[in-house]
Amino acid sequence: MGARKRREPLSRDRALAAAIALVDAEGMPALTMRRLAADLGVEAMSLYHHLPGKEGLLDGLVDAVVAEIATVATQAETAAAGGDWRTRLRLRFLAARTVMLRHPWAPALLTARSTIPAGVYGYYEGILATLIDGGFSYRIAHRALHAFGSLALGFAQEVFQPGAGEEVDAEAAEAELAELSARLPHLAAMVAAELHDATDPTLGWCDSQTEFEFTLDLLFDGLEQARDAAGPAHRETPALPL
Amino acid sequence: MGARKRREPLSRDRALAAAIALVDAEGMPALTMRRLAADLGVEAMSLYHHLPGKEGLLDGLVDAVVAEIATVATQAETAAAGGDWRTRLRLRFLAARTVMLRHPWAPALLTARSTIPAGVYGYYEGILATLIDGGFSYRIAHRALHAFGSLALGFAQEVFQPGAGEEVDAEAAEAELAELSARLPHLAAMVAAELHDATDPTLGWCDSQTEFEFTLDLLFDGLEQARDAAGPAHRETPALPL
DNA sequence: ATGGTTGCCTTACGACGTAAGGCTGATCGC
DNA sequence: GCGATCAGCCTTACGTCGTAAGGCAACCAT
Repeated sequence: MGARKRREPLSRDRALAAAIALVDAEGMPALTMRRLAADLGVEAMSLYHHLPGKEGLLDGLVDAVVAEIATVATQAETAAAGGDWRTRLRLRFLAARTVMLRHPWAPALLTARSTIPAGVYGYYEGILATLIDGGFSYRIAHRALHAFGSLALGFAQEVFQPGAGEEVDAEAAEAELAELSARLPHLAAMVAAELHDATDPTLGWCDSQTEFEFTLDLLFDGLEQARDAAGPAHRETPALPL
Repeated sequence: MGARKRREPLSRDRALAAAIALVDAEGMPALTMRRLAADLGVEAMSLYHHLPGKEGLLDGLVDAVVAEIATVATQAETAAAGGDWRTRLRLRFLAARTVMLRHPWAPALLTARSTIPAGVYGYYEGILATLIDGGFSYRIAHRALHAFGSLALGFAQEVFQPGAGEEVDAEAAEAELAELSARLPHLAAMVAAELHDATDPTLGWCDSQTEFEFTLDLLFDGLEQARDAAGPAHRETPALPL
């Protein structure tokens, strides 16, 4: 094919792409400078000619994920241009969520970073535009952004997910449940009630997708009330550029 | 005083307390086995006689924080026993928040842990009890727990807080704002609008306490609707032990 | 050819978590 | 009183991490 004399010269983008591939495949702890370099057929120190250290590498990962979210989200929203603000935001957030499901390491990384990734400003701008277009004041829109929290980035309480650990021992589980119902009666009752009419028990009794959407609707309903209570700024006039 | 012949024998609790003090004072990265041992007047390897490694140490920190939250939260709630579910939960969550403000490292640590700390079960039991007492079905209560998310543990989007970095250069900030309003008009407008009538501009224009409570009320309002829409299970009968 | 520039490698250092085993002083049976 | 037992602490050492400093070899325009 192409007469590539030596090997590809190893750019920042190539390094970042390899890093994402590595982390997707083997998880965050596998990402070390030496390992990443090895995957690129290169020595560790060579990475420092293209990346400002490991922290910079992680920043790059975050930026990449945020960019992916921004892209997917605007695609999703433009697909429903002209719709009301709820469905437009809903599509945005669900799109963001698909990105996070593709990169399970992303939420933890996002929340761990102390500096705010540059890309989120642009992303939030889009959300804000939708809210303003939906008749929200800047004040309420501002609070809405805070209320959405990590939902806007596509994750909410992936925190404390069981991980790939520990098999289920039916016998032990039953004994544990009995002990549970004595010490924590409401929790046990809830588990029992939810287990009883779970449509898909194989998925575990917490369907995070359902929870995600439930929270979404909860916030949307509350916001709609807040908007209407605060005096109408301007009604749903579908006449804004973006 | 007491005739303590040699030094205190260094227990798990003493180690954990020292670790919390260390992290409170100097932040998470300062917590290394060697440093913690030094603070205790001991050699690093001695810690392994009382702690199952660093991961175990972090688990201990998490458990301690959760325990502190559970204690403070139940205190807060019993202070308002007999009140309606909203104010009781509100007090719980605000109490949890004070704990998190005392330990700024806690949210990041909590969300980073992959296994769910044992103590939260008991804590969630209390929340659930309040919800059931408030007339919620187990189904809605379950979803409510998910909806609260990290709010129940006292944090919501402390994520991306600026940290102690970078001074504010007034001149550069103005230029940046101008560039901002061109590229991100809605965001700039929001910042301008919120800055304009900020009651306490010194705190930065995002008052996280206000945002926290706003989100709380948003969820409460939405949940109340959801409860009443789902058919009344049993009305606010203030007659439950806890 | 040649001198500079670019891109990668080699070597090395300090900090980390922790495995393996040695020393010491308190406790207890006799 | 005294030697055995043993928990509690220390010493040493290994492998892995991020990365600072400098060397070498291939490329380019001249």
